[in-house]
Amino acid sequence: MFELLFEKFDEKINLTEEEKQLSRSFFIPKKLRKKQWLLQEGDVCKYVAFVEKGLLRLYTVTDKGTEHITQFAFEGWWIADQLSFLTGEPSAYNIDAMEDCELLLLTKQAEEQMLEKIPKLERYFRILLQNSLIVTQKRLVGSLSQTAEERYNDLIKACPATLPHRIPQHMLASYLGITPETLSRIRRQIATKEKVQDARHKKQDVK
Amino acid sequence: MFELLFEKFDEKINLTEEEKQLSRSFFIPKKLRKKQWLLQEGDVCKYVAFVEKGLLRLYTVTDKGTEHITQFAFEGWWIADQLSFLTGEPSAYNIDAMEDCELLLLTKQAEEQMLEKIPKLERYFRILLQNSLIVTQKRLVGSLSQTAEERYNDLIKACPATLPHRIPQHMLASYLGITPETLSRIRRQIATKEKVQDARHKKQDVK
DNA sequence: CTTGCTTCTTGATATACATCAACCAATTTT
DNA sequence: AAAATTGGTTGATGTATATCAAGAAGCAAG
Repeated sequence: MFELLFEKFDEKINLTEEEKQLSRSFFIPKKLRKKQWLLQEGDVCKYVAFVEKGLLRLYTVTDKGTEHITQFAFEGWWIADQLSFLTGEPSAYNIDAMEDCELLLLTKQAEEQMLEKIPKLERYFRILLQNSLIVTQKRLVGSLSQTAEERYNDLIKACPATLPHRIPQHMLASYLGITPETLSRIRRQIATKEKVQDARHKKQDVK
Repeated sequence: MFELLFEKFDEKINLTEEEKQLSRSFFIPKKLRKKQWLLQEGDVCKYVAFVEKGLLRLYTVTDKGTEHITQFAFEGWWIADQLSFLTGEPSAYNIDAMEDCELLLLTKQAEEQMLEKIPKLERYFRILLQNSLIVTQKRLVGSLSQTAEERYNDLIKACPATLPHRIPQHMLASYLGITPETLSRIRRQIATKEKVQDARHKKQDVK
């Protein structure tokens, strides 16, 4: 159950075998079925979750009922509403499972105790947050300066294999900040462009 | 010169007087005149900067020449292109001074040495990144789900006093991801709305 | 088999915002 | 004092994307 977690630790920091074993005790293993919630809007975010298996999403729902996905979390990623987790205030976000999941949960208290016992982990979490910030800033700039088509292209370029199979298009649209209809039209446009290019290739082959 | 920095440290962690004095040695004091660059696109981001005095902006420039401001940094804030600083790759961002500034710079090496000597600072930087992430995520959700007017209102609500005086409108527009023209129109709309409300109040007063 | 979901597509229309162009007022530069 | 620069406003028009509405294809369930 902890293989992936320790693998991820090893990528960033050097823990002794004892420290790894010690860290186990702070986590709560939890299975989540598809569509079940880890966090619902209005509740306090009690856990940060490490994803051993499965896929989750972090999202808000506007007054009009449209969903906006802030983050996906695949195997090896962490997910939480940092603000609510940090402050103890009710969350404005929801987290639910897009597939059956196996998670390792950490309460605020457990996190603090763990960081006290294993200070090296401060570094691990700092690096993690640094990476999240970099990615989020990039997305922010993208959403302010790029067209929907550019953002879509960047996204599928970044995650070539995983995305299409595991994430339905309307959720991709929600992540990109566009409607499913717009995404559909973008895909059609791209497809027809490619057809034109294919046609050109064939012509050249004939020559 | 280090008063504000130590004040900020004290808000998050408990350093001894010796640790504080030790930390001084890792920083490079630097003054920057208005419009001077701390980082230019294409260069590697060699420093994270703590702002003792003044105001800076982190921004990108698109192919067409339009600027997109990712972050402002007032007194007491930190600023850097995290990605370039972390990886050593050339940066896609620019940082320049909007006012005359007094900064405390930290190179990658100095940062690492400082964190090694004063591990408590890992915690400080972790908390800092956590807060940055929270803010950036909120802005991302906003840019995906809110209208320009809503975002503008939220912004001036959040920073009532400081913003209007120190940040010219076209830079606010750039931060909000809209053109100066659009921001101008939004402001006019809000102003006329308020006039209507004032008129109502007067009517009621008369009654 | 039928009924009902879910996912995706397509068309017609509406709207928020960008773009282009002109202009003004206040500062700064020369 | 004139000229240039900076910051902001306004109008006409264009465009990316949303919204509303309808329907098709695949899959699950009674």
